[in-house]
Amino acid sequence: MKGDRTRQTILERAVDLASLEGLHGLTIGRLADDLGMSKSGLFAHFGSKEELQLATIEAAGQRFIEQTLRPALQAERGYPRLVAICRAWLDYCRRDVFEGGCFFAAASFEFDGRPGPVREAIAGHMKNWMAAIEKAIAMAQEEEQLDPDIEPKQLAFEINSIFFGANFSWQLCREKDAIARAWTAIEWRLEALRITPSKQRRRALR
Amino acid sequence: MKGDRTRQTILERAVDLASLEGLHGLTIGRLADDLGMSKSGLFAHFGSKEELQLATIEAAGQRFIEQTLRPALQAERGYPRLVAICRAWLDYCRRDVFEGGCFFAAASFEFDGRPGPVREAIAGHMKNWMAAIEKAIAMAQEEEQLDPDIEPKQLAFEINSIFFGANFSWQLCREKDAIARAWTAIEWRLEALRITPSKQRRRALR
DNA sequence: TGCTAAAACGAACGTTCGTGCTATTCTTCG
DNA sequence: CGAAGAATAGCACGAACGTTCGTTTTAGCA
Repeated sequence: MKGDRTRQTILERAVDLASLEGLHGLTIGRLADDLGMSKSGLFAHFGSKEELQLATIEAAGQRFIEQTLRPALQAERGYPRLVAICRAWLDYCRRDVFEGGCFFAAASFEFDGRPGPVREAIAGHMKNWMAAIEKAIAMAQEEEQLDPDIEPKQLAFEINSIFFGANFSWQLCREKDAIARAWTAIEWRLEALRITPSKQRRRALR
Repeated sequence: MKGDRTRQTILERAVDLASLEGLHGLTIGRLADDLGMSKSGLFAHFGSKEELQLATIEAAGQRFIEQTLRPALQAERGYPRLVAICRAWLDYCRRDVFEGGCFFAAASFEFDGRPGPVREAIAGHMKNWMAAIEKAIAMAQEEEQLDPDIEPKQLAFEINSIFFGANFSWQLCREKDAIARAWTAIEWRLEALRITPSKQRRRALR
């Protein structure tokens, strides 16, 4: 009972700390100090550093889904939902949902060269995220609101790339217009692929 | 004399190790073992870990410029050079010039949340790199080979984003077609902005 | 209220970290 | 060839790392 609450508190802090210092830079002693508890007491909740890392990744995934993906999925399916996902991500970036910038962007680039379960966990979350974007794209195509010739995987790749670029520009370069630039890029791309009712009529007339 | 050679040898290995384990994960003991020399002997070349990190960043910058930027700058100024830079970067990614993927992408995401000279050094290199792309874009506009309405900073942001996306897809997801996807994205974008001789004629006639 | 199990603690383990010293081995050049 | 100086090794340090252990505190229920 009590343990679960503590565990959650630990992970909430762990997620932010890891977004700042990296999952490898995340240290049990530092984390315990931060929370005003003993190293051993904290450690007992996880049993190993790797377990702590994996649990931290899960917690980060939950926060991301709750604060970004789930709200965006409320939008009407098709083009609006695709746009909502993009807007939601950029807003998630701007709001600094994780203290040190996007947790998964940082983790992806940190662990892309280290084999093991941690790497696989991160890759799994990113795969799910990319799949969510692809699905939104495919739905927009089904609804005939988006050019059917564009491969969902290709467009998802491009959108996700812009997200990385935005995080970079925002976090490292501290550029005030990072999010605006990213939105401009995405809007141009999506608008060019969009099938508006008038275009649809024109298509039908051919 | 001898020291300089040794120092160079150390840094060559340090750069690859850091691209795998991160600049923080790069450890003096591990690096010394890898090179078959003593910790203290290696340490004497730098005086502190931070100096080692800064020197490693410089060495990485040199390798990147020599193997990627400089060859691309041989291309004819204007649109061809811009394309050459993009192709060169994607090839640099594919060839795994750094053992663990793009050193600067990894370093950017690792240090975007940690203040200090290391962070500033990385940011400086990235700033130069972005400036190089922007300059190539501006030149292509001067030569009237690229839409003058696009802001160089905006297009450079988009291109650089695709680079991050390519590195992610290549290194973490191990997708065989990562580079092809990135090239597709860049080519579409650039071709759409390109001013071909026939378009130029049409423009002149207006 | 008193008992029991869960939770947290404090101290210590062995290891590795970065960083100093001092000695020894190599380079280099007169 | 031999001396001066640079380069490297050896050893030790304090701190921090992840981890283990036995003890103490706390929470939940009879």
